[in-house]
Amino acid sequence: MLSKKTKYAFHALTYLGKNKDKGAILISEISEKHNISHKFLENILLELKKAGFLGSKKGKGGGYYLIKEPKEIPLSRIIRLLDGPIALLPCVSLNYYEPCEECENQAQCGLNKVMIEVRDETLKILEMKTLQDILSNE
Amino acid sequence: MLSKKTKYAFHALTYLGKNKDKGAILISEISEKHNISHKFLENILLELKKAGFLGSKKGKGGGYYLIKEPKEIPLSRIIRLLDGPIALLPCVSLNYYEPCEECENQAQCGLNKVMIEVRDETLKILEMKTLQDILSNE
DNA sequence: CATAAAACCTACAAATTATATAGAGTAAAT
DNA sequence: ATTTACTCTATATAATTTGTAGGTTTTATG
Repeated sequence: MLSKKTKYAFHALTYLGKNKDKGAILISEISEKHNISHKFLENILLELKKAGFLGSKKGKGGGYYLIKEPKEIPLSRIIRLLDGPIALLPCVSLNYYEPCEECENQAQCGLNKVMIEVRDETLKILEMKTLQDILSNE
Repeated sequence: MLSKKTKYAFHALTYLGKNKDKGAILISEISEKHNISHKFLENILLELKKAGFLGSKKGKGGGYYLIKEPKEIPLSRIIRLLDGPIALLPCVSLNYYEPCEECENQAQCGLNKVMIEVRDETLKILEMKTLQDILSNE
């Protein structure tokens, strides 16, 4: 399951996507529309900004806005940013690899091999689906 | 990511699958081979037994053994049993459905719709891959 | 029948992670 | 100068995961 953080990120991105032409949008506006704690959302939007998805403007009339095309934001990138690995095992993660402690020989671990296949299939979907797909469905 | 519980379950099932002809296998044997806490593994094997995957024998000479064919044990069933939902959102889960608190209208939520597609694709893989696939790779 | 072996069961403890909050700092508009 | 709103770091709280304790039941065997 996605963490709330990631789920909120998707809601926020979707909201910003829908209001692309309205300039900077307040954190408060998003947090109210989606019943998300203002402060919590603040952190999330900041992360999205640092990662290059959002721009922001301080002070009166400020807020956040999308700086990438929705179709250039695959679900996989948002999930990885906020939730970490997409793979089901650390020993199979492309971006967050770690060897399994309890595994003596990863090279001959059948679970490892199967989970690589699962990862590849999962990535196919999550890299193909983008924010644009979410927007098109609303 | 899978919890350790689920990962251990897969290791245990694989071990039991490989030793199908040897009768009942001790918890200790599995926990030692895979560096898993004995007591923790005890709980896991018990769950797998209650769910109908394993049989057991008490007392001296006792232990656990597979009572299902490896090809009849899809990854999805083990993951659901020990980790819960496979879907990325509660509002999209087939087995553990819950509405999203922050969502006013699920019917017109684009995230919901996209996640249904992701779920269906994910399930295709996890229902197709079975314990047999893990065993074949060792 | 006594003993030891090993699964069964319930409850709890410790550790980790996720969620949320606090409060001061910085930039911009008016 | 004042207000507004994002920025940053640190901390608090809650939930979940992981692991442990200790006793009970069943079975094999001498």
